[in-house]
Amino acid sequence: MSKVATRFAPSPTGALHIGGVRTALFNWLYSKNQKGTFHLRIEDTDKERSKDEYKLQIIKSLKWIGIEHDGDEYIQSTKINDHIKVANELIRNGNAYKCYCSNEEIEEQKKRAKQKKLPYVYNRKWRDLPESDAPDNIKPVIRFKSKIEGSSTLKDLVQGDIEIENNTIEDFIILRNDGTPTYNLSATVDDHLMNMTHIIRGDDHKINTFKQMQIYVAMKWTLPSFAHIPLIHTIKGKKLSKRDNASTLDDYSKIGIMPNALRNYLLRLGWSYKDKEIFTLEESIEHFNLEGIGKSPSKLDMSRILSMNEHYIKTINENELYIQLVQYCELFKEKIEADKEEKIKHSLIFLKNKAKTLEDIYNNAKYIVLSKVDFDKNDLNLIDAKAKTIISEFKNNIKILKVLNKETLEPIINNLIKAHKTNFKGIGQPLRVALTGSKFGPGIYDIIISLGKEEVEKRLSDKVLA
RNA sequence: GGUCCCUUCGUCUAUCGGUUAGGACAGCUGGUUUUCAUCCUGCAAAGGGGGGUUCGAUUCCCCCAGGGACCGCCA
Repeated sequence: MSKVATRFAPSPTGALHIGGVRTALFNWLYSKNQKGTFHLRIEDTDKERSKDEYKLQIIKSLKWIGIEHDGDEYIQSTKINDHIKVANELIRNGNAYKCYCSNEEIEEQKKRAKQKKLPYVYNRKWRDLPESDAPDNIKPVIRFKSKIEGSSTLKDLVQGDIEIENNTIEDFIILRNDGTPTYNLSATVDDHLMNMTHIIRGDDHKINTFKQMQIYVAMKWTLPSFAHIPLIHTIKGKKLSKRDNASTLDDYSKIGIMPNALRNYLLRLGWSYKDKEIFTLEESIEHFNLEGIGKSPSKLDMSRILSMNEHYIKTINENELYIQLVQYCELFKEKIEADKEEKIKHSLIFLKNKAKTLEDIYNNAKYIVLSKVDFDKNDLNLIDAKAKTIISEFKNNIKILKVLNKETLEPIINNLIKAHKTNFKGIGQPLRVALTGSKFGPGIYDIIISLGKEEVEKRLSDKVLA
């Protein structure tokens, strides 16, 4: 048996969709599991909507999540002549024909079908009409001569055998009247030219597969294996579309979801391996198989994505996490200056305990990242006269400390609690606000220690004087 | 409407005829705790309905219901 080759074939007409990412992931994992190759084909034949920037963005997104294709990307538009050749060959061998129906004629048929509440199927008018009957004012389209009798079976690797009556497949157009090929022709010819052994794609392509299988047969090409994976649905149970929010990769990366977490989530969405939930990239390659793909569509669940991300935040090492944070902040927040690296890296150990996303980490680390703290007016009001006294006393008390750590700070705080007949909150809250500008955030000891003595004194002075 | 697909806790899923139907996320308890969290206990939560086959069905078959996809000279 030949080496497994799979492909992902997006059209560059928009940002990469999370459903597409999962399809790409499954294709990639399957090929890697089988020690085969994975290819990227850009289906850019829709000239109106295809954009180069989208192509670049697709490649970048795939790379972001850990998928890299083998070889160069295959650009469909450069192969149009091959597609046309096949169309002509199909006419020659009697498997396709020119259809001279006018637009009006087709529209009329569609309208009539609609009125009778019947499905529209092209009436195969020109299937057997001689070329001599052709009107000279109409440019023909080329239609594939679909089988009318009997039925066809698709041996789907995920869904099992699917049988369909041949007469439900119409004589679909393979060449438009401007001479350009349509999707079903192009995709089939390309898959053949690229020597694809496994076509793994969304459920929504099932009907196309029946059309494409007929082209393979008509051209006497070897049929690849097909696997149709269930679609991802929105929480409302509908097919996910680009119009839904939180549907593109960017939607996730911008809120600080890490690639590995999303990859892991997507892997487990519609696929399972026993009770295992967490898969490193290597493990996912090792265990991935087509048998583990479920048959029913699955709903996107944000809370799971978040908790997966949280898991990765908590378990990857601080250096790795810091790298991710820096990249994230540079892209979506403030750039982290190099001189902040030490402070932030050391703080990660407590920052990550309260974060589900990189954005959470950023928010909780803002007091370190930004040199100047923004104060909310309501929070500022918390620093009243009494608070100022406390802050000022605290500041005086730490002056004599050589090192700031929990052991040295705790007695000071405890004394203040006693002196002011208050509780920990009574001391901690004003200090927290003065130091970070927020009522919420890391533990007060963590804040003080991470900021360092000099910075603490500076920030406290500002508040007392204010 | 036609064709095809799907159906286990709210969600993702395990089970490949015999289980107290398991896990994870979310939810809710209780505990630890300096805010918010984290962490640790525990609880609750599922086989759409009806027929078969079988000693025994979530598991196999059929019917129904519900949901979904497709039905472009888009890909």
